[in-house]
Amino acid sequence: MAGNDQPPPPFPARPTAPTRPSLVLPAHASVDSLFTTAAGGGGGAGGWPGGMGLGLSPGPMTLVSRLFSDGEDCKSFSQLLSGGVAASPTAQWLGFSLPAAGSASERSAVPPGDLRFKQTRTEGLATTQPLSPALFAIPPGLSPGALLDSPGTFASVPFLQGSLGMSHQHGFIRMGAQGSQAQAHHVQSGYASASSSTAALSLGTMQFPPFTVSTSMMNQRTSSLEESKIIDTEPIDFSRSDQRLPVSSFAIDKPADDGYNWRKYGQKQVKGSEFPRSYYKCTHPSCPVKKKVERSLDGQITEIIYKGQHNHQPPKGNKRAKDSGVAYGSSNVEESSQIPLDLMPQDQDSSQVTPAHLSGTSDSEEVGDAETGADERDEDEPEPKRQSMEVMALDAGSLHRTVTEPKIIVQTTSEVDLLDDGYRWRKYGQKTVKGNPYPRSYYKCTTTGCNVRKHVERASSDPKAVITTYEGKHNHDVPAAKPSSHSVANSYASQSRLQQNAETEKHAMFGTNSQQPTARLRLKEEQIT
DNA sequence: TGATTTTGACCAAGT
DNA sequence: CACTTGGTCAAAATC
Repeated sequence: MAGNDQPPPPFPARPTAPTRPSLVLPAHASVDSLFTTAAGGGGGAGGWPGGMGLGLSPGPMTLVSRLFSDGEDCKSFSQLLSGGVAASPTAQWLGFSLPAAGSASERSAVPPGDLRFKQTRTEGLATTQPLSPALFAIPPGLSPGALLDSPGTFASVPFLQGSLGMSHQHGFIRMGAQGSQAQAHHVQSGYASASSSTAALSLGTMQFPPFTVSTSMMNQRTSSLEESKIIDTEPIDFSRSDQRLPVSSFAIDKPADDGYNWRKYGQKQVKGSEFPRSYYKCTHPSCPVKKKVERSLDGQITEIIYKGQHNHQPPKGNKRAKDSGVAYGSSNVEESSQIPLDLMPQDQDSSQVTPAHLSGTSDSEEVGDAETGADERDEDEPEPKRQSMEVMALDAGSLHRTVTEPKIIVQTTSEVDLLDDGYRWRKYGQKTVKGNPYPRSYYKCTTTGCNVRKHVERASSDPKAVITTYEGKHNHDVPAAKPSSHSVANSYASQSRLQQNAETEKHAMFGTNSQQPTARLRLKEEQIT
């Protein structure tokens, strides 16, 4: 409504409102000072617990960008991939151990396929810079199994394609806080933060698709993983006090420059965020790609959400890109000369990018139908406004928004089973969506003060396939566990706990549960009957 | 002068 | 059904 369309205030309009935790990392703050291993941490705060009482949540993006901007750690991904920084704080912070090329012992410590994540606690951080929790996500609805099987078609992220052979199936990316910083700082290394994160998170022998990078998603995505392939995570020793986190004070005044040209077509103050959200369209004729960018008051990008996929090649000789020096033409990365940060699939239907379309699984179409009905639309038909955007990427990282990135989960179990995720739900609505004969049910968490919701629907073509979309994070512990040996229930309980971890981060909420301090994402075979 | 940004208004989904 | 809210439009302003 027009009433909301106020230009962004010069200063925070809601000084007392809960906001994203902001923090400033002291220059070269040691990793040790920033994190303590959550292992054994009293209260069992897992996930991305914020600083003790500080509500800090430096997301991977934030720290990745900082880490990679550091003089010492500012290494190209070529270097990183070569193992040169395998043991660097960057790699460690990212939560996995990279087998160092030259160290057999280190390699052995990280068996192939063992992508380890580390969830750590931040503490001792001063807060001034707004950060949004970073997100580390596999595209919704994307079966990890399928991901692993996907052919390496990471055409738009050459360095990943070339080096990692990853597939690129998803059509959106969320850049965590201060992607701009990272970009600005990656003039030399040649990667925007998103790319960096994507790449970094792809390291190891396991192949991952490009995933969005944003802290809370790292937790939330776990559930999806658990249903298919789960990454086992183990704590990484951050006791090394000499590990330092670089700090970048960069802020650029442009949205993440990704090689394409964008035209801003709107800006809005979004409720729940102190930062205005800008809307951009790709200026290429008939290109459907849009992106939303949120900036902090100091101009730093706190969130970028891409929508759609480019149906064209990035403009060559993109002056803006060159001028910005961001992520393009890196001298360090040979592949990046053109478009290192094209995060859009190049050869898929460009009209829509939804998790279903991105999943690349046999279920994807069904999910897509159920979720968006995209198949019914003509390519030129206007896309559903809100739905696809929600599906694409919701703000898991926003600390004061209840809506988080959704989970698209396909299960061949009953809805009742799906509901048994450890939490208690009240059904508050049901609706039949176009293209799906089965209704989509809406549930709210019954815990007072908890705004988490989830939507459950069945795939149109397979009633046994249930799509569950979670919104929000539980701000409470899992209710008294109901005795259940159901693996699905366990899986969801685990998911919920992980979600809660994200919540923990948000509210400096350590100790709300007794879960393990480190996330356990264990890859296992997806079993969809 | 054309391209881009700004910004109030409008629309539609969700509740 | 009214209200809220996010997304988009489009005229005006600016570059």
